[in-house]
Amino acid sequence: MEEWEQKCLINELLQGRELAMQLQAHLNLPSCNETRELLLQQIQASYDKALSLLHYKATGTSDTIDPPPQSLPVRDAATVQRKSLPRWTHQVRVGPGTAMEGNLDDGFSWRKYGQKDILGAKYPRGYYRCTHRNVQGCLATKQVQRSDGDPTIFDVSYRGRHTCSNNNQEQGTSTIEPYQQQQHIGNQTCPLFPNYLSLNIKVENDVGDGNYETGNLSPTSTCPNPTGVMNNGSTSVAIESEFTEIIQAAPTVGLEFPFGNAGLDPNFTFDDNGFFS
DNA sequence: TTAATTTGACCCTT
DNA sequence: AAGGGTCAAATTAA
Repeated sequence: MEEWEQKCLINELLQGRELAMQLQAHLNLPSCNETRELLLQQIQASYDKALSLLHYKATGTSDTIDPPPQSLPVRDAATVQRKSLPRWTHQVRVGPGTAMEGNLDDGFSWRKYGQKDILGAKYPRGYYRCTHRNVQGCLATKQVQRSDGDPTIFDVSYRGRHTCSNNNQEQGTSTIEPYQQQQHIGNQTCPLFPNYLSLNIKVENDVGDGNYETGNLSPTSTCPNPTGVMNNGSTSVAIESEFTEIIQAAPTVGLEFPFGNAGLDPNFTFDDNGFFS
């Protein structure tokens, strides 16, 4: 069992390393912000998994995984878990005539599970979750809502990171392979949101009561709202992370560190080096 | 037949 | 109590 964990750990680290290299490659391509962000997400997910493995080893007493502290009712546990997921929002503008939500393909496979009319909003909000939720326990969800001001703009709000392997094409190995392949197709810039005219990501730190059980992990509140520097004139980014409890649910899911954990590196800022540009 | 979407009801949070 | 988010049965698509 120990050996298995170690393999997992190494695997995650290797994957993180490979993803970092991919990211480096993408830094030289001026076109695709979204790919980079996704790579970043994947890197963070790898670190998160690796860390959770270590955390488990560090805190778990010799015999078993810490049992859930007190058997929360299923519903409560789900709620708590939901709360702990990081959240960030994109504003997506699509080309005229192509403005269908279905075109907002970000490389993941989503399954719609609800739609709701929102008070004061002209258009309903669509609720999507990862197709692999049941199979792989992937908790990523997103909400898509068309802006009532400008119907070509969609607010896409993501919650939770993908823990699935996202192998849409049944060809596992590298989880980001599909993106790379698409990238080479023509000069259509961003493969993830081909219809983009602009992309707008918001970052907030909705830290609420701010009781970080993660101790010295500081949220990236120091991150100045990176208004700026995206190539085609768009804008402000807002990633909202919710630091709440850390859940030890399924071991495979493990800790979900919020997006803002990039703040672990004191030298890292979102607006530095035109990170998103 | 299976998978995805639709949609009203229900639950949770504010 | 109101509004937002999720569930799940019914419906539609592949």
